Amino acid sequence: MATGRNHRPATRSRGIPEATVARLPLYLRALTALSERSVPTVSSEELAAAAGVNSAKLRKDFSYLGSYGTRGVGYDVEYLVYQISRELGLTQDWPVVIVGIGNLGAALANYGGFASRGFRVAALIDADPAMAGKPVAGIPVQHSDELEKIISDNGVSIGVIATPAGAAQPVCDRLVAAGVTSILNFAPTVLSVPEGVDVRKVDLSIELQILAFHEQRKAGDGGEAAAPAASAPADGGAGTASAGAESAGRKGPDGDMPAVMPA
Amino acid sequence: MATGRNHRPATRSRGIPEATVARLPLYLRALTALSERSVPTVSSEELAAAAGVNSAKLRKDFSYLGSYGTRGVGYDVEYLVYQISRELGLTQDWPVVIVGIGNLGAALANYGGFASRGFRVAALIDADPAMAGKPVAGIPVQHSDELEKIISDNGVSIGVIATPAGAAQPVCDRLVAAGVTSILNFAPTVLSVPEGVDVRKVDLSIELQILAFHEQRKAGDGGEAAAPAASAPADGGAGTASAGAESAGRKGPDGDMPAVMPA
DNA sequence: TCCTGTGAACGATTTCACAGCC
DNA sequence: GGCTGTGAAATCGTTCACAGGA
Repeated sequence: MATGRNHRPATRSRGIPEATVARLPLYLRALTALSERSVPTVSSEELAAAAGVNSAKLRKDFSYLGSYGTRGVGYDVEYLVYQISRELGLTQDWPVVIVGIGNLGAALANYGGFASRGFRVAALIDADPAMAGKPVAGIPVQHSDELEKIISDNGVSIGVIATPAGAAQPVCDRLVAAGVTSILNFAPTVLSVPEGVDVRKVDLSIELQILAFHEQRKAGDGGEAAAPAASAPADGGAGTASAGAESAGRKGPDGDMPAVMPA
Repeated sequence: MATGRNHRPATRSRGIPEATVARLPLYLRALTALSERSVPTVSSEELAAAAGVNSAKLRKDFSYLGSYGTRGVGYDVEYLVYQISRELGLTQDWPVVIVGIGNLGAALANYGGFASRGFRVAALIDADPAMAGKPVAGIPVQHSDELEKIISDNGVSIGVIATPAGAAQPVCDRLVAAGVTSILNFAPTVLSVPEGVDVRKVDLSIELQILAFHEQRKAGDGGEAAAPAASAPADGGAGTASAGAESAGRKGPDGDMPAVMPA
C-alpha cells in the first residue's frame, strides 16, 4: 500500500485515520454482499469476520464515522452501505483514464469491479499508434497525443498508469499538468509529483518479495511450522538459517558476501 | 497492504518490523539501479530519495539488518544489494504458480520483474480445458486437475491467485492442501487459511476507493488546494461538503439516507 | 567534517475492557 | 442480556537529534 504523500497533518477534527480509510472499502464489500442476500442487520462480530478483521477494530473504525448502529442489535446493512459509500465519495461517479494498454492495462479495463462502484473508465490511452482505435473491453484505445484533451474534456481527476517503468514518470507529469490529482501506479517506479497530488502504488514484485521473506523464515526457523505435504523447495534447503560465524566484531548478524553474486 | 495473519508475536530478538520488511524491496530496486550504473557507494540521503522515503527511516530500517555502511562515507552498493537480497530470501529461487490465466493472469505471466528477482514461474494453471496447452508468455497452460501434482513435483510454496472471486477460496484450499504456504491474492475476496499460511492481497478497486476518498476531500475542503488546469468533474461539484443540518441529536455528522440508493 | 547508527520523543494504530443503551 | 461506542492502555512505527567512528 503506501501513499505517495502524507495526507494533511491529521490535525483536522473531522479527520478519519488513514488506516481506517483503507479498511472502509473492505467493510463496504462485505456489506454489499450481505445486502444482496437481503440481510437486514449485522453485528460487529459478524461483519468483522466477513471483512477479515477483528470486531474491536471495526467498531473503532465506525466510531470515526458517527454513531450508526444500535446497541444490543447491530448495524442496519443498507444504511451502513450508504454511509460508507458517501464517506468514500462513491455516491458520485469518478471518470478514470487508464494509460498503457498492454496486458495489464487490458486486464484493468476488463476488470468488472471497476465500473461497479462509482468508477467509470472514461478512456484508454496508449502510445502505440497501432493500438489506436482498437477496442479493448468495448472501449476504443486512443493515442497518447490526445491525453490532455481527454483529461480536460471529461474532467478526469484520477489516472491509472500501467505503462512500462520507463514511461511512467513522463506520463505522470502529463497527467498532473492536465489536471489529474490522484494516480494509481502499477509501474515499478517511484513517481515524483507536486504537493497536493496523491499517488498509490501497486507492485507485484514487492508483494512477492515480502512473501518470500516470510516463507524463508518458516523454513529456517527451527520450528518447521505447519508445512503439510511435500513443501521443501526442490533443491537446496530454504535458508538453512544462521548457522555461522558471528565473525570479527562489527557488521551484520550472518553471512559475508560470496564470490558469486546472484545476478 | 494487509497481511492475512500477524507474523509471530514479535517477541523474537531477531525480528525485523513488518513495516521495514515492506520497504526492503524498494531499497533493493533503487540499489539495483545504482549497481547497473556502476555507482560504488551511496549515502542514506541519496538512496532514500531514490526509494521515495526519508533518510532517517532508511537508516533505522538498515539498523535492524546490521551495521552495513561506513560513517562519513555511506553504503557500498554491491554489498548492500547482497545483504538485502539475502535477508529477503532472494538468493534462492522460488518456484511460483499462477492460477487463473485470464487477462490478469496473462499480464502477471508476462511481467518481467517476476523472473528477474528470484522468482520463477513454474506453471500456469487454468480451469478452462480450452486453455490447456496454449502457451502464455512461453509457458503452456495446464489444466487445474494437475494442480496438486504440479505443486508437489516442483516444490512450490508460493501461489498467485488471479481467478474470479468465486473460484478463489476453493483454489486457495487446494493450494494449501497441496503444500503452498504463501499466497498472493488478486481476487476481490477475503481468503480464509489455516494458521501458518500467509496471504497478501492486491485489490485494484480498494486502491481506487482510497484515492476517491482523498480526491473528494480535496474538492470540498474549503481550501481548493493545488488544482491545476481544468479539474472540476464534468457535472455536479465534487462533494460540495458538509453544508447541512447537524439534525436531531445522535447519528453521524452529515447527510441522512436519500430515497434513491446508488445501486 | 561528513554521514551512519541509535536512544528517546512523538505520533498513529490496535487492543482491552467496560459503561451505556436497546 | 446482548451489543455498540469509547476512554485508556499497550503496541507499533516514525521522526528527532546527536554521539561516535571514518
